[in-house]
Amino acid sequence: MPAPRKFTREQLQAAALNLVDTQGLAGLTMRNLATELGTGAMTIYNYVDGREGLEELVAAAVMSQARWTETGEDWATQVAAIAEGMWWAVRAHPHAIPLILTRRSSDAATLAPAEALLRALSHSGRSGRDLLIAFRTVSGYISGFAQAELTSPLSAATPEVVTERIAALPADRFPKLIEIATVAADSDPREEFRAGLQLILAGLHA
Amino acid sequence: MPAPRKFTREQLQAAALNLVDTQGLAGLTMRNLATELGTGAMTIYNYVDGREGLEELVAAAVMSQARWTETGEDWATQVAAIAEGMWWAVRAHPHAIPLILTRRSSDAATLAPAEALLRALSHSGRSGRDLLIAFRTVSGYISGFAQAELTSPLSAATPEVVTERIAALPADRFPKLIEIATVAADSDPREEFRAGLQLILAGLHA
DNA sequence: ACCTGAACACCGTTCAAGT
DNA sequence: ACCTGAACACCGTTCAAGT
Repeated sequence: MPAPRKFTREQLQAAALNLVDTQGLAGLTMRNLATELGTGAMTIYNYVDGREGLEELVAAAVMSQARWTETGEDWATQVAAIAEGMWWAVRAHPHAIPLILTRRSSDAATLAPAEALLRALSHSGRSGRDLLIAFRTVSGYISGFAQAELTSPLSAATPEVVTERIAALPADRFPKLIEIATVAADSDPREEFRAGLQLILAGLHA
Repeated sequence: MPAPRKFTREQLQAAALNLVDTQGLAGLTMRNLATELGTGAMTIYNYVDGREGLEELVAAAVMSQARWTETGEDWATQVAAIAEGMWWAVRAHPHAIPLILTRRSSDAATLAPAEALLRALSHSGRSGRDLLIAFRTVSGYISGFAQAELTSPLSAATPEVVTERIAALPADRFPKLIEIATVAADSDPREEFRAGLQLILAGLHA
């Protein structure tokens, strides 16, 4: 993909992400994006490597928006800050989550949060294999949590649907599932995210 | 979806999963599945609620294959057994992972592993909100790890591609990423999965 | 009640022609 | 070097007609 002229990569990212946010994943189409930008569909191919490249573009657009503050405190606090920043960015674009879970681009803006997370984790004294494991655990938790919030059996567009779906389950076979479903119905996702992360950080301290 | 006659749901699941395993996600098509079964495309609609229902069918097929043994030991050992069983099932069908991450059906066979995991976790003495958080953390870890193995910046079809992609990064901006990439190149995924899970279990013990 | 072919409104992408 | 329309080979799905 050579450097093109009619649009910038940022323009493409913004238009594509806007398409996903407003019309859902089904709205992300070569033709749709092209007309949004006022060109023919084939023009997009000058900026992006086919459909897959288009999806990577959106995923990168989301991840590059992750923000956090350098706390200067202990490594665990810093890890929590970065993790929450990444999660928050993902959460702001729910329709894009399947792309973020599935495609992963390797441009600098996308990798920056990962590197920051690694650096913070390395201040726990880990390196090599231990650092890799710690990293996989935390970043797995971030995307896993985002995905769970979106598509777990406990989540849906409306709480009514959840209650209804859970009520349809045979109560004798799924008692625990029903128990936590009622708890999940009115819980604060941010509090939950933090609490789960603290669990992992406690494990990292041990 | 009323009960149909020409095929069973299991036949549909097997054929659809086989399609995904052999041809990848792009091979999962109404028309493809139909000709595989020797019918017209429209017949599939008697068994499944559109394209989305077809994807749920595949996700359910994978998750229902999770197996584990009742250890009878402490709750942490049991949690680890179930978690590893779920991860192993997912891992056996790499092409289906995007569907598992994205679609979630609520039939009994799919929910059984989740309920088992909840029961094991409840033996740590947790219930209500604490149980919910523990569950989200562990199941987030499972799918997050599976996804990371498939699509992280550190993974690719061949190790050469990873090394090449990492080598393309500016070494001064991403030192830690480069460090763990070389470690990840020759590591045993199963050992890694277990080690990360132990991290979480340690946190659950605290 | 289930099955199914034809037809419709879309896709991504190749190709060839433009500047 | 970048742009772009026409054309091709696909999709999912509606509809109407079958049994």
